Amino acid sequence: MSVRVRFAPSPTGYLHVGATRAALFNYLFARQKGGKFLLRIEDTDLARSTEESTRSIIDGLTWIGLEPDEPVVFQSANADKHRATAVRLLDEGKAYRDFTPKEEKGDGSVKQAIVERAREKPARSMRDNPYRDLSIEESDARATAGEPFAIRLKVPESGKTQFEDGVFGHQERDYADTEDLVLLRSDGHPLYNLAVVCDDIEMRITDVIRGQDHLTNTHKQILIYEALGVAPPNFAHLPLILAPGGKKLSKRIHGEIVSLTTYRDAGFLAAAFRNFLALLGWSAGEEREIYSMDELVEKFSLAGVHRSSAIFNYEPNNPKRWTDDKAIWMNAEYIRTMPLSELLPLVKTELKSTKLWREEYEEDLLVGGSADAPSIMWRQWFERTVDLIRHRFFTLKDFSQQGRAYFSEDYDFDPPAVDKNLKKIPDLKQWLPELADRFESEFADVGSPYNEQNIEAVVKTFTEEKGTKLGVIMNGARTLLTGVAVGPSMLSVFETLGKERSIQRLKSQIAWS
RNA sequence: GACCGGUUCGUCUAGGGGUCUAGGACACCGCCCUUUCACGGCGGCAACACGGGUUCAAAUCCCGUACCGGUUACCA
Repeated sequence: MSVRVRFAPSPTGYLHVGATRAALFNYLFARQKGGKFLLRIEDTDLARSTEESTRSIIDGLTWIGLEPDEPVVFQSANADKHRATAVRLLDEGKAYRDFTPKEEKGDGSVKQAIVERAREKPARSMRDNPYRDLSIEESDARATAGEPFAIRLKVPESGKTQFEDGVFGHQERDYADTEDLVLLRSDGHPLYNLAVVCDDIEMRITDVIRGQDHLTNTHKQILIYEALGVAPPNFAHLPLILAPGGKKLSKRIHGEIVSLTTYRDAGFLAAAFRNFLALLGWSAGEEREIYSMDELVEKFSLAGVHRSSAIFNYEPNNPKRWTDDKAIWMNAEYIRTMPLSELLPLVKTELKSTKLWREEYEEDLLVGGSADAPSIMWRQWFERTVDLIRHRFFTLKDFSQQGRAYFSEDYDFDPPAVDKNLKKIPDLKQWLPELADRFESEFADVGSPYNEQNIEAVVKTFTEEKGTKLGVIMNGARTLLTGVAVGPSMLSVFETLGKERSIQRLKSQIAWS
């Protein structure tokens, strides 16, 4: 039987990074086994499900490269089948009608009420429901009379559910620890565990890989499989991802740091974030960090998945560490080492979205046009510039922020950089425009091309004349020309910016104002 | 409370009885390179939760304790 797995999120918010990792592991498992990866939207809780969430989930999966192999299944579309299944179990005596009136609770107190009930002493038996053994005649009569009821699974008195978990190993749970779970609400609405089992059967799912928070649900679902007389699929549970405090990383408490779209919007590369996520709670057992999607598919195994939860480390109020250090490093590593040809389109998208993109960057048009300009095509210039500046960047956003001065005349100056490299040395206010004049005279004819070697000679001479250090001039120039204190070799910057732009910016007094 | 699970450097992790004076990565610190730098190179700091066993030998196996997490809904 060929492998079929599914990712089954509920559309009650954006795509969670933990859920994304579960989707990734399902995908890797399926690909490795030559199986299918499916997506099912669990929208049975109509009140909380939104179309916007569904779209956001699908967008997120698409971005990170986990597209399903078959059309998306919406659980709500199968509600009639779920109901029919519940009724069938009722008819077969494997479920019963519970006429206990539904308790109405405010949303906030639900969790608390559960805990309070659970603490009752002595503990209530899971089988003490008075309707569990109601005669069929009376049950039918009350139902016919219009009395509302929920349908509960009639969990056997003694025995235990057990299964071999792909990650956690052998698992068992005594029936006594599992309540007669509700299959169908009194309003006729099918509940999660029933819906999941029905759909997994219908979709012919062979392996269920999901979060550890479903471990107890698995025992309940096995009970449903048994009642239905269907062999359950294989199960594997993934450890949860925790926040720095040690609590489950949740949308409600931790905010947008858990949303996949946050990373896309912050300039993360899908490949890098995927790589990072794969290594959170899984290891191939080798000393290596960088894996392409193909390599992940090849190396993945459930045996390599941890049994302990990993902490997703970040500092909410520290801009430098707004998300996990390793994720940021991974992204930077991809940016500076990936093939330039793969990076260029991503930079193009970033520049387009910030109105910095120029069509010339893809054209074989001469830069400049005057005789003294270096003969270089725009396309070449763009590629070289990206290649030059990528090495100190962390995200794609840096191309439009730190690197803005390379693509626009309208860029900001980093105040600390201005203070340190310009204002601290007042002479620079005269020196830099003088250097511009020097550039104009030294590079006036074709005999002395404006290139790194010649620029270095001119700047050195100039520095000696002024009796200052090379670093003073270079750092000042860098701040004035790029707005920031860090970047590639200043000689490269001069050359990349070109003679005209360099001169113009050296003369500018704007940074001092 | 009950049931289930977990516990190796700050974080992600390697490790299935001897090759562990515990390896790698991120972060941090230092040095080098350099005109600067968040690139690069070299180096450093830093961990087997605790207590009992078993064994010639335990981070690795067993038991207990502590701590942490998950679940315990007519939510998913």
